[in-house]
Amino acid sequence: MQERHRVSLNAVRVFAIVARTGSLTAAGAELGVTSGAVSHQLKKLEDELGVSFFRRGNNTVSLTDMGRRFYEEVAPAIGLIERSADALYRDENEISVHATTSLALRWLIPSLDRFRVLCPKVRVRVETSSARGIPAIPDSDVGIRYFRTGEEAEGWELLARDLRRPVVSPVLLARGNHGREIAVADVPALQCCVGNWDWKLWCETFGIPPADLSFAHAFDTDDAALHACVAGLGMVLAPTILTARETKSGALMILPGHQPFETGTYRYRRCSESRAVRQFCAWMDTEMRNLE
Amino acid sequence: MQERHRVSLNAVRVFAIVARTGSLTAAGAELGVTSGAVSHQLKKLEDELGVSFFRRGNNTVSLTDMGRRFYEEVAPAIGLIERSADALYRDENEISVHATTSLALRWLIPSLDRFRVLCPKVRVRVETSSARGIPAIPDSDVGIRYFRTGEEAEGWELLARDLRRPVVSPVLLARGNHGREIAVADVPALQCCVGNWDWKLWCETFGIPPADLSFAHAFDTDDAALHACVAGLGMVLAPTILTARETKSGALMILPGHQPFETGTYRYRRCSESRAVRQFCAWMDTEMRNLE
DNA sequence: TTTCCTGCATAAATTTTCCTCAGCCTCCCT
DNA sequence: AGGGAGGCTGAGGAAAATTTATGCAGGAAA
Repeated sequence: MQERHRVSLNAVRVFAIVARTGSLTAAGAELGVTSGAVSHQLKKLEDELGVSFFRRGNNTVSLTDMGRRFYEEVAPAIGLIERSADALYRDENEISVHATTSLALRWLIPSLDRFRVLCPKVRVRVETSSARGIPAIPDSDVGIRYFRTGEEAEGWELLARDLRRPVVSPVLLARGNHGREIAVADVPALQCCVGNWDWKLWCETFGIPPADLSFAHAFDTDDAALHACVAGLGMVLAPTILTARETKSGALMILPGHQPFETGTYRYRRCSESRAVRQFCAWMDTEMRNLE
Repeated sequence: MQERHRVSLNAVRVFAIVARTGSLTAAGAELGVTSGAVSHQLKKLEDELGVSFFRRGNNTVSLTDMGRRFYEEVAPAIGLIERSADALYRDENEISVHATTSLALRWLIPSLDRFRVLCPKVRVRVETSSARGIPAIPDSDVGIRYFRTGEEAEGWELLARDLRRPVVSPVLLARGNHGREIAVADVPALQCCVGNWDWKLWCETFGIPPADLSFAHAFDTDDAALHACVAGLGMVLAPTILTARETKSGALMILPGHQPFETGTYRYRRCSESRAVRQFCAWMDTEMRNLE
């Protein structure tokens, strides 16, 4: 192979943009550099090749025949490479995460900014679905869902244990509390899952007669129930992980004298093995470790 | 158009070469840089894109699936751009010059190194033909030929006037000179063109009877005739421009008492308007000016 | 096994390249 | 005529590429 003259492909790209836009200034804007930089790049390319791609009017440039020919030859190639690299980048740095609505709204989304700081390149698309137990998560790179205690969780990594305790609005707590320990019977219980499964398990665990509970409204997501709870409609058996903000700010109080108990786990599954997915899962793990 | 991540196309080229050769060292050699430079470029590209193109063994690299895919996508595009630029460069910086054998051998080729110094990028291909009066010079960027005085020279630029005078080997000059002025009749005349046109014109111009001349051998080019002349076979009516070296070194002497006279002109014609051609013609002009 | 050699990765230093800035010019449009 | 827009250019500083030096691991040779 002969000694060949290797032009700067970056300069060729600059040329292509100038050729397309017909202006150094516009090309500079597109590239995020000044027109002077473009002028220099172009001049260097022309000098190296020993050709003139542009006819220089005094404050305008226009393609010469040679320039047009070269542009028509190289522009598709440049475009192909850029699209190719771009697709690669997106595939690798854009992940979709599927999570239940409540977890997404109350934990994932509020935490996501810390992930962005950690991995600024990775863009996360959050997909929510309110249905708890969707077995197959379609075309998501990461799925997060809730598992009741004892439920089969083959292939799912532990994200966090779900510890629940009754929470209630401070207003309601103050109203019901007349110098004595408040009783669960004094506060309407809000349902947030089908069949009232969580309250039943709670009664069972702590030996409380289910009849003591007075059920008020029902909601299809924890998030909705918690909104109702904040509004003073009653108490919710709330996962600690979903109420960090409210208990911290005092918008919700833990019903005194009640220990958290484990009703299940949040678990995630990788459906792809890209680096971004690994980073995201690792980040979730550290987030959870920091919560403990 | 969205904010897009512009990878360095030069880095992509480096990647492509590494992918093709399968070795950083080999790629470095091909690019004329060290393997360290290649390693850096590659790493930067992978980091920017957030992907791994190569599996790193400890002293070996091999393409990952993603790397192979990317290579197959971009390699043709890279190749296209390089070939395109290369062709452009050659078209623009490689010129072919057609000249008669004698002028090429005795003036153009000896002078060409000065042109190389002036325009190192331009490569000149010299094409010679012994036939004097070829009307059309096929696919040459510059044609140079001789025009007899009075010959139609439309479209041909003047390169140099052709001044001729009889020259002879000093050996022959010394042999014939016995204390008196040497006469043209004493030296055999060598013919170097069809019909002995030059000697006839010379006789006519200076009023010398053609019968005084004793013709010896004949040659089809000035160059051959001059070789014979140097060898002492006789005198040649030689263009000054073709005998600079010999008269300077003393290998040939001008026959005493004879003035140069103009028999025609050397002229050139541009058959293409590339920059290299302009540079070459300008250089020829200055060369000729310097000779005067 | 031990030793050497080759190939790659990495950090620091250096060279090269690139970009910006400021000044200047010309055209074009009020 | 004046001012804005667009482009050119040179200087100087910022950023990127390259080299150099070193380390490390695998394979070949002793």
